[in-house]
Amino acid sequence: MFPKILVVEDDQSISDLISLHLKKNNFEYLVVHNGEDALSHLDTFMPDFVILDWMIPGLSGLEVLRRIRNKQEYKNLPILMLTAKNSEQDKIISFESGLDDYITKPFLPSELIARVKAILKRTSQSNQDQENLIFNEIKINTVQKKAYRGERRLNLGPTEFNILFFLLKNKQRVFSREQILNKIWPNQVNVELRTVDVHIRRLRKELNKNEEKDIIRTVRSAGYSLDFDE
Amino acid sequence: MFPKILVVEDDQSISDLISLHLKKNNFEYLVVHNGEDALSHLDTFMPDFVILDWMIPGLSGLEVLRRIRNKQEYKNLPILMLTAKNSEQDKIISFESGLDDYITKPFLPSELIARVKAILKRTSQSNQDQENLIFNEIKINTVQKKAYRGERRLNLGPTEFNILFFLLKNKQRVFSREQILNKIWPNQVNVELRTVDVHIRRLRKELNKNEEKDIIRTVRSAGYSLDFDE
DNA sequence: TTTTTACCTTACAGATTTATAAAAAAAGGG
DNA sequence: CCCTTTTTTTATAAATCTGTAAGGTAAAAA
Repeated sequence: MFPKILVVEDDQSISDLISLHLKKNNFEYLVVHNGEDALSHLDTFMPDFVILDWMIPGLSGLEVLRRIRNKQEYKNLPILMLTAKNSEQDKIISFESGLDDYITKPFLPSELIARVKAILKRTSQSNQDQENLIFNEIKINTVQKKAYRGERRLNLGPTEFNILFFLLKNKQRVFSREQILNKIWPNQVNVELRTVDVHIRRLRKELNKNEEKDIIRTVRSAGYSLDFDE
Repeated sequence: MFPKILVVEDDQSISDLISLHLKKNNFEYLVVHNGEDALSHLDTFMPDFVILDWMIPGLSGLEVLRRIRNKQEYKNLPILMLTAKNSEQDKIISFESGLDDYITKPFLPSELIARVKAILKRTSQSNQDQENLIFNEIKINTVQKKAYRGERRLNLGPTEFNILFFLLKNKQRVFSREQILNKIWPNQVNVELRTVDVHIRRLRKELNKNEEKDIIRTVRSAGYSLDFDE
């Protein structure tokens, strides 16, 4: 499960350059060419990072930035901005719209990648201990790849483990099948939405083995969430 | 013998907060209010850890950091820095003066403690006696190049010995075939990933000779770990 | 009540991943 | 240089996982 990066860049040659290097560094990515598309793909593509050009047709980069930050669930989504001229830098800094970093064009792809990696590392670190995740009875150790319900070790396949991990990281939040698919499966695999049901079923089976309380909540016409539904 | 922590912080309210939580977590600690005092107490207090504020009167936090690192005997002393603003983060990272971690103010005391513990755990592991490694029934003497399961001497080829050593050093942690290859084999040898399977197989064969419990855990789509898998 | 929609459950075939064995290649020791 | 040990590759078997389809169930809408 490699990080997913949303690239907002209208200039084909630049976006190609970025894609190339993202791919080389094992990132998954989606390129869109304007701000509207960026915003509309947020909920479905579920990026871990956004590379955003300042000068794009339609909504300006800054406007896109603001709108992303306005959504509660993307408050911590790391965003790096591409700016054309040096003179723009000051503006961007002063705006302080929660930009994580910026880089001026022309840039070295290697530097862009380095920054993306640095920011991802930094932010994932600050998102607390990533090694042990605990929510009520559910516990996951990511380096050991073990999951527990209470004392009971859960025997999960890779996909079920990943889904549990994802839901646990975002406990109590509801995700659509599409969002789950996009988070868990590699980019551009074509899998039926209903497949998620099956994996949820398998996950539930193992989670609630001994007539325990079901802690995966189905939200009709919305999706699933990990939740002790009181 | 609880770990000793040197706290370098001029702000009384913050240092009080830190002390409180350190005490609650069974750490021993000494609070000093400037860099000079910190340096002069190093040799006498013999801390296992330093919490260092970036903004302190007199010598800056960074300068203190440098001077600590300049002394051979404190090359591995873990240091965590407190920084005031987000904007300082980049500087700190880029300095790369051997900082182990940093945390921005305001911070949750619980997070500070969590990080201190995490770093201590990490570093104490690496500072351990590297000559004799023991995990449950498995024992390795690296100097003599001998490995045992209980009393039984294990007859291992060089590669199997190295893999066992590596897995033992990082017991319970899952490593991919690629990681194992990169750790065990010299750089840039081109060896099939599947070769690891074969060595794991031989290692297992010798480890579990007498129908003993298999202590190498296969994690599908992830790798292997040395683990008494309960 | 009936109809519609969304979700659950199950079975299965095909795909993927890992285990094992055996042979070929390489490395080391005398 | 020959012999032994070790390493690597390759092939096949075994284990496990995956996605889909089909039928059942539950909830909402008509």
